Amino acid sequence: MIADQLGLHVSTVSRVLHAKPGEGLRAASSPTVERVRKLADELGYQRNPHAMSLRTQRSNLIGVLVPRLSDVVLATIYEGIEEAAAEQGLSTFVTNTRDLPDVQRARTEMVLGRRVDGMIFGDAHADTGFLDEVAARGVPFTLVNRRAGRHPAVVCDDRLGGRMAAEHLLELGHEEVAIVAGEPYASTGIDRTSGFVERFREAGLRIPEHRIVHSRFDARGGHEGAERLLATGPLPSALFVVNDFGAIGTIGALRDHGLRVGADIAVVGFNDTPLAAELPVPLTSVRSPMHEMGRRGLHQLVRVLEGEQGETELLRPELIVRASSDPELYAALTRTTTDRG
Amino acid sequence: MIADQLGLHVSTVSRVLHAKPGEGLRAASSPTVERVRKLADELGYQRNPHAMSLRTQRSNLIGVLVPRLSDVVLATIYEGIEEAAAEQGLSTFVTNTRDLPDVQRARTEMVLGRRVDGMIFGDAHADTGFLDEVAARGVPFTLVNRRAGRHPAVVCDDRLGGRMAAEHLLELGHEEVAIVAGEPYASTGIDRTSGFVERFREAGLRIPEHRIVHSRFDARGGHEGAERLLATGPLPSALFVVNDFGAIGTIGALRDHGLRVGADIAVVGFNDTPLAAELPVPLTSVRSPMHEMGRRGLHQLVRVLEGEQGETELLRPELIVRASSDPELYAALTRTTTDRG
DNA sequence: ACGTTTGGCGCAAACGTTTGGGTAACTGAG
DNA sequence: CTCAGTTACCCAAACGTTTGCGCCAAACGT
Repeated sequence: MIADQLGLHVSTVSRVLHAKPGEGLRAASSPTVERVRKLADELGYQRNPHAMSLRTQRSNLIGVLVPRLSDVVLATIYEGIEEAAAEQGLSTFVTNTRDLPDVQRARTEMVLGRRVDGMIFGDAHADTGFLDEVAARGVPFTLVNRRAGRHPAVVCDDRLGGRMAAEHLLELGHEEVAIVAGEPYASTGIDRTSGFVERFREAGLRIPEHRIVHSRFDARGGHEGAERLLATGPLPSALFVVNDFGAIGTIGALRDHGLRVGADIAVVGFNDTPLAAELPVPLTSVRSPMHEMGRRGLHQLVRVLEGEQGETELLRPELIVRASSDPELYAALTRTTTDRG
Repeated sequence: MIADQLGLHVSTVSRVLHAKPGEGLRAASSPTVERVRKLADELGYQRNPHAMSLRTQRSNLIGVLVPRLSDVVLATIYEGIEEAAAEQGLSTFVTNTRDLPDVQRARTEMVLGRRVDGMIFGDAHADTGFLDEVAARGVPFTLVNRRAGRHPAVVCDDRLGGRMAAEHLLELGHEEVAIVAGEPYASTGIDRTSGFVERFREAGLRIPEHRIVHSRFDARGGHEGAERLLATGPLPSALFVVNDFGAIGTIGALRDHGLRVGADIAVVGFNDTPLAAELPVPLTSVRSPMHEMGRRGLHQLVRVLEGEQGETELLRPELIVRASSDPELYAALTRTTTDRG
């Protein structure tokens, strides 16, 4: 270390530069402290993180696993994680697992091999086997986006969100509804669906099995899900799709079948992605605080790293009503259109 | 290191486990090699990357800067980077800069402080001052998504892409066109715009200044850009929007003005994001190979790290025609709709 | 004047690798 | 039997920190 150009020992310099205010009081005399600080930033000194990690057995690295970053929901959550991590002086490592168990395992090992201090999983599967193993190995982690078992998680109150969607459609008088429920292993889809179904049941309406289809979370998946729904039985009057991208695909499928969203059939999505508002027929959606979820996830992990017991947090969703489900808004929309055309 | 349970010296073990086939031939006798290998994976031994980085001055880490990961274009490019990096045994660090110069600087320092071996910038600004500085400091890097100055980059042939869009609209007989050109500092927007303008000029048609507006790259930005366009002068018959998200926002604005995309006005986007095909009126878009761009960007960086001279690569775009610009496809679309309604 | 505290710093070990330079033991040729 | 050449290892330094311990001198108390 070049900072013993000052004729000081490296240990002294180390103490001056990095001792926490609480402990390192007897580090050096204030003139020395000044000299060290001065030279340090003249030289643009930055401590070598590898040496530090090696010595302290702490890397200040967090590993993050997500199904895919090209899903704007996960990307936004990750942005929150990264932002909060940077504030704490932590760096994050993120990788895609495409929701494939083998990849999840392999990437987890890889990330652990990098000696991260802790992990955040955004791709938890309802079958908790893998996470249980990881926990058993003593790896500190939290979940975001999806919950699983009793592992600490920060998620949207998806069940409530599902209920909100249901409530909304019930108020509008819909009775024949269907659900594009996402992947069967994701708590998001599961909880949103069950909240929705529950609320309908409370209203005395059963949603039959064949009206609930599973699908991938991307646009293509939503499209295919809707196709399957449209292939069987009479048309529902409303569709609840558990994520916005899926909803967009669904809308594509409806369009292919000559159905006008908002007029012939109501659609409600989930997440309130920025696109929802911009669609030709704006999409009603249950907003989930994605960015905030990421931030809180990171904070929760930090607490776990400090030895506290992680506690699952449920974030409040909010229903944003737009023309895809609301007849009045839809009317307003077509009014301007026909004004002109 | 526990692998001297075998009574071997750590250096021997190190050679056995990590010597490249070329050099480490005289590492150990084959029985010893066996014993070491066996114990290593019984113990699940993983070499400590910090110790290794410290010793070798190489971290096998790559820093990646992007404007924002919640832009699906950048997220997809990053997926390519990450995939290729993993194949090479490299890990990547990604962070958002929101295209703010201050943040770019700060994050670059932070990433460099982590002692990455090289960097990939996905957020280059046309003003190359900052990148020139970084290059002058001897930091190995490449650009993806946007090019800048003479720095090695892997980008879509954006100018060609712009020309393709123009060609398409010219064939359809459009003469009054406008452009939502994205941020003025991004080569993507600049090149796509100039290719488009150039092709029109070749056809003897000038696109006036006020028909070219800049905007943010998100949906909201496209919306605002279109608003400004619609506020001034007579309506163009076609709109070229330099990115799909912007195009979606644009479509939202057109909708607000009572214009039917595909009928009253043609819209062409860029990137062919998965959503383009699923929109109620499917969006004509110039496809850019985003995933591949990420992969090649990483490979290019690897070559630079090996001491080669980086060479800019232009990837070929492809025009995907859909109903938002093609009258026949649009007619087909409404035909199914009216069949039913 | 003489022990005792304490402020200010140096010492050295340790973290887990890599790597250039040994050095014993064995092999085979002369 | 000697000697060069291998083979199969070991040694130790170095990478840049952190941290418990120890030492010296000055300040302090009596």
